[in-house]
Amino acid sequence: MLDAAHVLFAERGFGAVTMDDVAAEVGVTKPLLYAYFGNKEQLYIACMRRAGDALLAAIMEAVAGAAPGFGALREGVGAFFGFLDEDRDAWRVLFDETLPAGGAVTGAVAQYRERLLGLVIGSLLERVPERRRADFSIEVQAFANTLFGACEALARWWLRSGAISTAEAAEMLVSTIEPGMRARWAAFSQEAMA
Amino acid sequence: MLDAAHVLFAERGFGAVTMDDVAAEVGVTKPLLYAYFGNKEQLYIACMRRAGDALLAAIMEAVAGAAPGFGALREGVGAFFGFLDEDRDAWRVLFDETLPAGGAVTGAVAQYRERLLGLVIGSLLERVPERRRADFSIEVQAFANTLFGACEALARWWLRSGAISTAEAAEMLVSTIEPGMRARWAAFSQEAMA
Amino acid sequence: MLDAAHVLFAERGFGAVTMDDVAAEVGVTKPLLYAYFGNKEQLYIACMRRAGDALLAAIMEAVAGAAPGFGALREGVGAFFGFLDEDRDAWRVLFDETLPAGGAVTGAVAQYRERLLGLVIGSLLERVPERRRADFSIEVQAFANTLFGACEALARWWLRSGAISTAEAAEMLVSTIEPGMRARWAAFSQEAMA
Amino acid sequence: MLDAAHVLFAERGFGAVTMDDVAAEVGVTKPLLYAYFGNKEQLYIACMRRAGDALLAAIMEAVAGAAPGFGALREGVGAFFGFLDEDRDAWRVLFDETLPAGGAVTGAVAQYRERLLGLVIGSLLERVPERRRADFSIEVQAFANTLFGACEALARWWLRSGAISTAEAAEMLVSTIEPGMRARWAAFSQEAMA
DNA sequence: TATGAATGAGCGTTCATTCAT
DNA sequence: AATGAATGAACGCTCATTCAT
Repeated sequence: MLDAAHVLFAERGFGAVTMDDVAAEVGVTKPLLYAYFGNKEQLYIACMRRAGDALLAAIMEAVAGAAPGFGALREGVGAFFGFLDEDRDAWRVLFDETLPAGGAVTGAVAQYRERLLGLVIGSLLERVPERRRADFSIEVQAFANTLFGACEALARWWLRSGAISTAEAAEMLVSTIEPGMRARWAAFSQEAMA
Repeated sequence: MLDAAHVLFAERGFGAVTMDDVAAEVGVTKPLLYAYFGNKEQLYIACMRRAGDALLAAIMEAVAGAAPGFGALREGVGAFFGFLDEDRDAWRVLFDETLPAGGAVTGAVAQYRERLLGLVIGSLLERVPERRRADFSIEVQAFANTLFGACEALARWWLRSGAISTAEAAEMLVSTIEPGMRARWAAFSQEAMA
Repeated sequence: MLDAAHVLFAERGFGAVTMDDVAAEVGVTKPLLYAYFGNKEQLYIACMRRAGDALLAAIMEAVAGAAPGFGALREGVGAFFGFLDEDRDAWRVLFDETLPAGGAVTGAVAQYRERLLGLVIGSLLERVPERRRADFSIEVQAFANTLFGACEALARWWLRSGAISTAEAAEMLVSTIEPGMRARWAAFSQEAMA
Repeated sequence: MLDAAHVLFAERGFGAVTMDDVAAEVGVTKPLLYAYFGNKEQLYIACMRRAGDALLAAIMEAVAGAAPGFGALREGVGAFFGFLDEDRDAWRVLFDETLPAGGAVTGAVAQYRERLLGLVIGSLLERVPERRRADFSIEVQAFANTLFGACEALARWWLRSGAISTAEAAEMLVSTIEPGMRARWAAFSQEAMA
């Protein structure tokens, strides 16, 4: 039942799917949908949550088992694209661009985004001496958001073109960013030591 | 007349603005809006086109006057964030996330995106020997799309937080990416020469 | 089972209570409700009937034991307010204002109203010579309905304000009406004798 | 346009009339109804307000021109029944019993009721020495509500039976109540003087 | 040139009611 | 004797869009 909704939402986006569509696809009537999920937003959130939990778990696991240094970056991005490769629909539901601004759905999605960002931010700040973290917090936030957007855009391009493998995409992204990060990080550490 | 619509669209996004809202804000009646613009999508496109032309012009100019090498990257990204700083509303109209998937508006926006991407791609491929360009075209496309998404995400974060200046944001982005690009570029060139 | 429904109906009125509400409150499932009562209207009627029978009994008893003359008026009104005081919920179910016009429930309630009115009318006509009763029947009906409405309105006010005791309310009502009734009654009798 | 809605609401009550019904009756489509009145409640309120203003005006005028003493009672009740006689539909809209509890409509109706009650209460308290008014305020409120309910019930009976003229109905009501009121009033005055 | 007045089509949601088990 | 699962039929409301003037 969630599956059918999931597919529809992934294909057309939140706004372009009506409850009638979902009901017809599932082969039941609307009231049943409402009995189970309350309303359209919650139905979407139910779909999205599954996808969000899976992505979060995948990335956490990847990051947890990563080599020290910038291993977390490589593994995390790799897990992101691995997830995309394995379940495009889930990714689409999680990154639907047509969500109505300011609704419950947008809020729920934002929460997952925050958790993901928190992961990145946390692992980046980890090695900055504690008393200097506040000073770098802004820059790290900016960077995390940027990295996230870069992944998203690359994923979207991949979905459209399919020209390369997701592993290649991930590798391309990481290898482009890593050198700059290393340099930046050295600057952080020095400042932090100063 | 476009101005009023522009402001509204920037504030609330395409979907959350009704033609009644626009008419009321402008101080005319709806039929007039339709006489001038045909329909809601074309009205939005008219707004968006102004913004898109301005952004395109700004970036083209910046890139044209850039130092050789990776000057175009720095200048282009700088122009992007300069544009954002100068006219947030225009940026918002151009990068509205709530656009209905698959409509005329999305198509029109996509065109601007393509032209912008073309610029980046063109300037990147420029120095690859002509006969090898096809081989790198895919990778360059992927990279251009990623860069674009990174800019967009950073811009969005800046709009939300306003924690740093746009110049700092641009600088942060470029300095993070440039080392990796240089390395990659060296690989291209070598390969290209091989 | 009726008790739970009764409380709900009293609190919110017929229209604002769903069968789901009742089922949840009772702790059974809807089909059982339907098995026992047939439909929502009959469920309400079942609740209402208990209340109606109790009120009717209370008033009949009071009237039966009343002193001759206008004792029945005082005792009847007193019983009405006594009932209200003792079981507000029952009163509310019996005098719910949100009943759908023209339904079975309204009809059932009307029946109780009629019986109550019949009581009043009967005791009023009792002392009119039989052959003249038809002549006064209309006026007595009008009066009975008015008295009934007066009681109802005073009861409703009491439920809202609770400013005085029900005994005081009843006393106030009776003492206001009685003198006029006596005068009127004298006229009846004279006419009846003429 | 209001007229058609008015008739429908009078005939069937608020709950049993759908916006489709109204639109069909008027000969327009629903959106027009919404353009003019905002929503169903406001449409009803618009109907009701006309009726309420007319009733209020009629009663105020009658009371203003009344003879001293209990003239106001007689004239006020007379105006109430005169209004009923002249425009049954207006009366029905104003005294619809099927209004959803706790909605905007019920609130708006309650306001008119309050104003009417205020009129009665005011004219009753007028002759009580100012410093004693607080002491009688409760009783007067109770009485005003009761009188109001008596009028309403008699009116409803008249609508059903049509057995007598409204003038006769009014006369019957007043002549029944007046003696009791006089007696009560004397008590007030004495107490007030004490 | 501009408008007042109007609509077609559809959407999210609710609720009394009923089978199959 | 009781339920889990499901539905038919509305209803209030919205919005892009269009005539007649």
